[in-house]
Amino acid sequence: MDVEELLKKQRLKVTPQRKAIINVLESSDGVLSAQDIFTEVIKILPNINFSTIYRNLDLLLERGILCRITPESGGILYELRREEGHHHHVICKKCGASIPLDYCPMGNIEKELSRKGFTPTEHRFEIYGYCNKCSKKIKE
Amino acid sequence: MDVEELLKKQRLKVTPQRKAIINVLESSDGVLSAQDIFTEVIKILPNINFSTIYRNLDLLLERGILCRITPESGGILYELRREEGHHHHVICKKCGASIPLDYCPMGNIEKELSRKGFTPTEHRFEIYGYCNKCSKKIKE
DNA sequence: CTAATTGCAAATTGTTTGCAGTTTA
DNA sequence: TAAACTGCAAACAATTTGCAATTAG
Repeated sequence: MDVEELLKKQRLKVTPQRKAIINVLESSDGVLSAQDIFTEVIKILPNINFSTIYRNLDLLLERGILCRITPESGGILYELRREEGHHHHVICKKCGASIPLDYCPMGNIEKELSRKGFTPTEHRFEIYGYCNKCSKKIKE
Repeated sequence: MDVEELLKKQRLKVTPQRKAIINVLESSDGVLSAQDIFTEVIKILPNINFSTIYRNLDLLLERGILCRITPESGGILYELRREEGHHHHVICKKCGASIPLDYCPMGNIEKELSRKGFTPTEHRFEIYGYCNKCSKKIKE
């Protein structure tokens, strides 16, 4: 992916900080916390401040470049939004790997809801567990 | 519901603070934040401290008396667990009303996951939108 | 050049902890 | 009476803000 192009498309300035944040997210195949991102980015840009991380995460989220996961266990995780359009996530609890899922459960339930007078605007469906690699490790 | 009985069943001491917390959750038909709960409980017990709220929410959660929702928008919401067994939630973004849903999307996806070698342990499915009452108000 | 962006320091928010006194069973 | 529980004050972690200096376009 061309990070510079991605930013220019959104009319965001191409700063080293922004590039680093996106690069870190891109080179990870899963979800990362703000702290995880900071820990990685500071290796590239030793002067970066946490506030820059937060400000950019918010901005990139707004622009739809990232998506955000809030697991039941608490905390907030970020990942690069690789899939276009609507999708859900399967997330490994051990390594954080994130697998996109194109199946969406809403179709099955939408009619019943509207019959009850409920107007759905958003929904979430997330699956947590152990990925192929991590399942194997646990068994060993 | 008999709150005292509920607590005794869990071998928890019946304190006025605990009763108040559960009563507040019971009289609400939806999800509440820790702050919401505090605001209500302090009307009944003017000396209660936030730490008592948090400690009890954690405890009641552990015992399965409450359940917890972490919306995409952030924050943590609590509600009395009225339904037995596994279920999902439909939540009104305006009034916080929570409707239990017995439909579970996992059945449709489980096979595909195990074929990919992914071992699911938990999942979540939540729907947000506007309940019957609030949809009507918005249209008016 | 100028509007956007950053680093820094301080503030804020939400939650947790240690402890001594109180209450429940 | 012993263990569980509470209130208080202080600690803590995560996130946000104001501001002056810097930088990308």
